[in-house]
Amino acid sequence: MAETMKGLHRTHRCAELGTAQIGQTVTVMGWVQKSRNKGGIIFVDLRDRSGILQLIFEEADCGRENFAKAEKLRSEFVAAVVGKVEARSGAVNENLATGAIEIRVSEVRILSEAQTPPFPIEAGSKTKEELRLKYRFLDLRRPDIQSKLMLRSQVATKVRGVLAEEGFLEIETPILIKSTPEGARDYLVPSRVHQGKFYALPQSPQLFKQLLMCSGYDRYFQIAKCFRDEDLRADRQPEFTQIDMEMSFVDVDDVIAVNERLLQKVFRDAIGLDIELPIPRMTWQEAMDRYGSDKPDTRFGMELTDVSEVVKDCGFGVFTGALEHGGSVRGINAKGQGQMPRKKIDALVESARGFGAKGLAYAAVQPDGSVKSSFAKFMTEEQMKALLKAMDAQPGDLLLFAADKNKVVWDVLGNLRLEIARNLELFDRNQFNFLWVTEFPLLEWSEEQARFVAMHHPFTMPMEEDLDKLDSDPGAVRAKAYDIVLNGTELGGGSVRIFQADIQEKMFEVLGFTKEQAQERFGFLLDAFKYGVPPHAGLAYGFDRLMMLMTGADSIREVIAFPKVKDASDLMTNAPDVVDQVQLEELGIGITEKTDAEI
RNA sequence: GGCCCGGUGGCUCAGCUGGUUAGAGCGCCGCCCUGUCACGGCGGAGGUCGUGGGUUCGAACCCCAUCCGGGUCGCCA
Repeated sequence: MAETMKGLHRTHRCAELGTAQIGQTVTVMGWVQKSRNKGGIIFVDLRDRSGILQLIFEEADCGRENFAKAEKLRSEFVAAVVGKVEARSGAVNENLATGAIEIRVSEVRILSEAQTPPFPIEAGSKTKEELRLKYRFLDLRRPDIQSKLMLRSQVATKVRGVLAEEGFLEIETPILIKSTPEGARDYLVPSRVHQGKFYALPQSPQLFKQLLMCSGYDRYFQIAKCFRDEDLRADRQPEFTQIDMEMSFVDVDDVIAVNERLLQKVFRDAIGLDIELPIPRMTWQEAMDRYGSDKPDTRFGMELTDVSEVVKDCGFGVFTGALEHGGSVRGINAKGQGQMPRKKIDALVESARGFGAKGLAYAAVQPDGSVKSSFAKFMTEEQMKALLKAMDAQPGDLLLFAADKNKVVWDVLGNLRLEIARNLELFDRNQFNFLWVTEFPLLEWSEEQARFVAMHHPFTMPMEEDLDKLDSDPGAVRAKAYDIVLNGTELGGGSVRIFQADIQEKMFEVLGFTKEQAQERFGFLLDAFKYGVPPHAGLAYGFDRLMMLMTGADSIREVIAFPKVKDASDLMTNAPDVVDQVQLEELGIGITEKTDAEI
């Protein structure tokens, strides 16, 4: 029978007690982690979010009734105890923060009994994620998850503090908004009042924060929920949180400066990491050329080398063919991997195919200097020698080459570089390498849509020196866009926005929008721009990713209290789910059952 | 949507080339134990091997389909 806590007030959390409180009578409440019944003496580990505290029950201290209750305590029972803090007369437990003390209990109340949980409630549990997520309310009791969510709260608080000091205002923007189908798929919400019409959930507060700049709020931030109806990944959830900001009367360097101060203070406060400022910067072009990625992990080398010039006259058709079609030939040097077994090399070739390569050429330099290579027979000895020299190859090295369009070559080698580094553990998990990647291309050609699409979004400002290329060579225009990258993960990104009506019009034109389409979708923003708009720029962080990196988690699900699984459903609540016919009728929505043939 | 990995008592796993009654550790239940803290001792319960079909004298194991979870490519302005 559950008892009440009437008359009791918790005085401390479990792990808030220490030798300083010895002699005090305290009241603690929490969950039973474990009970060790020795017969005439019972030890109980009591747990709350602060940690674990040992309780000691002896009939001489608490009386028969309380002792009988103590015998009944099982894992995850919720109990309240009153007792005196004592130094342990037995051995000190070095593994426990409260290991030097214990509570000699004088009164215990069982506030709630508990079934045996389906998996152990303990740090470092190896339980399958499927089960953990079904019982997420139990999983969230585990100390490792609790410490991550507590750190997350601490970081959010720190961010608010720092940005407030920097003159930012926290302003909320709506969740029910107009759908703007440029970019990711929107989650749609039907309107009851306007049947047949839909709200969208925001993919980001982008347009609203720009409007706030138009309205004079100068510096805005928000810790904002965002929604994207796309497939999930370890670092992607359908709903996620951004630390979103926008500033007026600033350019690239101003945004970067504020954010470097923010990152420095937050990382110092949260995990005691000192970020050396300024954070290094790299242009997008350099990042692609050196790392094959716009979010390079700079904790290790194995950089790409462009060998197009070296192989342009060789007899290997794959290389020369790629060059003839305007592509390039590049390679990476996996130092000391020349003896990699054929099976592993084949696995790399297979990975390369997965990243879009038609194949992968390799050359393994043997310890004696001879070369085992998939393409040696197409080359003269001199050509091979020149290639090895260009790659700075030493005996024992493994060279991997991709030949294709630049985009494919970068993609393949950039990803192989990461794969090899992961396999060989070439980087230190405790190292934090921050990097600004700047001067992104403004536009990207979409084969699918046969038009240019915005790489960032349609409101991104082109670099002034490239403005004249908007007509002549749109693909070569660089943008005032920047990403903050940490250890190969895009932590956040932003841009200087267009604030001139004529450039914005030109941008829509290049993107293939008619005036009418632009007005229909973004009219409210274009209208706002007619009434006095300040130059403005902003940035948004993926808060979940930030916390994933800070806590060393493998997935953002570990830093989100109630995450969704791969198919975007929630194993605990079973959302999404069917709804009553009545609800559908109110919304004017009919569901068409697909026939088997259609599926 | 494609590809890859996984699903065996409550949990984590083992289970060989298809061959008696599917095992282990932890947990759970009962009894004992006054200094335990990975407590200990004795005893016990607990399994449609994800699901359906097939091959076979015989399937946890092989084949087909399917469900669930994870990773990844596509996708993610």
